[in-house]
Amino acid sequence: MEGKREEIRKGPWKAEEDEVLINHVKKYGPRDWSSIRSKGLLQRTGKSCRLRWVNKLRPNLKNGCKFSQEEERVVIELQAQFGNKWAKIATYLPGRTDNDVKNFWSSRQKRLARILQNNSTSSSNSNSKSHKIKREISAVHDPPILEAPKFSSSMEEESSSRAQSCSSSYIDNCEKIKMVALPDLFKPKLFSYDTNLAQLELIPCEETPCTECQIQSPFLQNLPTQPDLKFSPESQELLARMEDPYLFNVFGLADDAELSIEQPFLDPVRLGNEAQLPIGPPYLEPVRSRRNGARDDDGNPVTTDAFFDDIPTDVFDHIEPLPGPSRW
DNA sequence: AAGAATCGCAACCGCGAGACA
DNA sequence: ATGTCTCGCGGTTGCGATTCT
Repeated sequence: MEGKREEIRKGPWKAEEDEVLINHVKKYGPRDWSSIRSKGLLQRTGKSCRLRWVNKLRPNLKNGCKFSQEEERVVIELQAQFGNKWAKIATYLPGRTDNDVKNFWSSRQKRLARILQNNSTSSSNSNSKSHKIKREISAVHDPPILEAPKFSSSMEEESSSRAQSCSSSYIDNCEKIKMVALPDLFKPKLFSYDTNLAQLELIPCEETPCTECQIQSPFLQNLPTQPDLKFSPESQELLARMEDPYLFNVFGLADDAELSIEQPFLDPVRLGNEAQLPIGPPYLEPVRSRRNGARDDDGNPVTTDAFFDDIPTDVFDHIEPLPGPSRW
């Protein structure tokens, strides 16, 4: 008996392994992953090879580059639309993998959860923690100019410079992108895009993402209205928290002239120099109120107040950290 | 300066779907 | 019809880097 099977390697990939994998893909294309091991090229499972290719070695990936403002918006929009279909969402983000999107989303969830959790505790035992939160929020409120690379669609160029990620050839081509302030994510601006994705001519970027469809995509520029945009329970929960003035106290925004607590969401949303979109309470209403009719269980019109009236006010002081989106 | 907390990312795991013998 | 294999996806974990106290 052989007894001793070839051991399967796990863990971080070496440059030599990458090279072997790239050569295999060049020869046979991104398939037959299991044959890589059966041919003795690598001691990796086909699964592992595929993952490595998809997440790190594939052409035109934006390895090591933060999500741009537009990418963030797209993810948020599409997540609301599709749920945790990361692979699907990733097809709308050139250079991003499902893993990227997944990681981005979970980081964001954790961050929001922590902010909310800190808010509920710090509203009573104030300052030491809220200092940190304030800093955190101000950091995202005055976002740095991040550098995002332009990408060539040339596979050869890409594969030769890949291992350097954003560090050399990519970074050389970086263009500056102004990041949006995170509090914008809380404001209805985020939802004002009113995306009816079903009506959009979205062209998923498959294996070979095009730079053109990244920022310039009609989806990003001119999003039509979507009367049926739904909020996930967590989004609604988060929006509900927006009613809590302590939230903005904690964020250090309560006295911000631009962010009036009295009417934090009633002001028209400003989109750069573009026309202002009238964003009002409808965008904060629960899903049921936004579906034609918007009636409550008794057949009465539902208003935002009516919705929140159903909920004991102190409920928001004990909100658990946001659960994983898997429940949606 | 050091330890703690948090972040960001890479990789693995389990499951389901589809292809194929 | 059924079992096996492969692939793809979503969830989770581990760990180094960074930031905070």
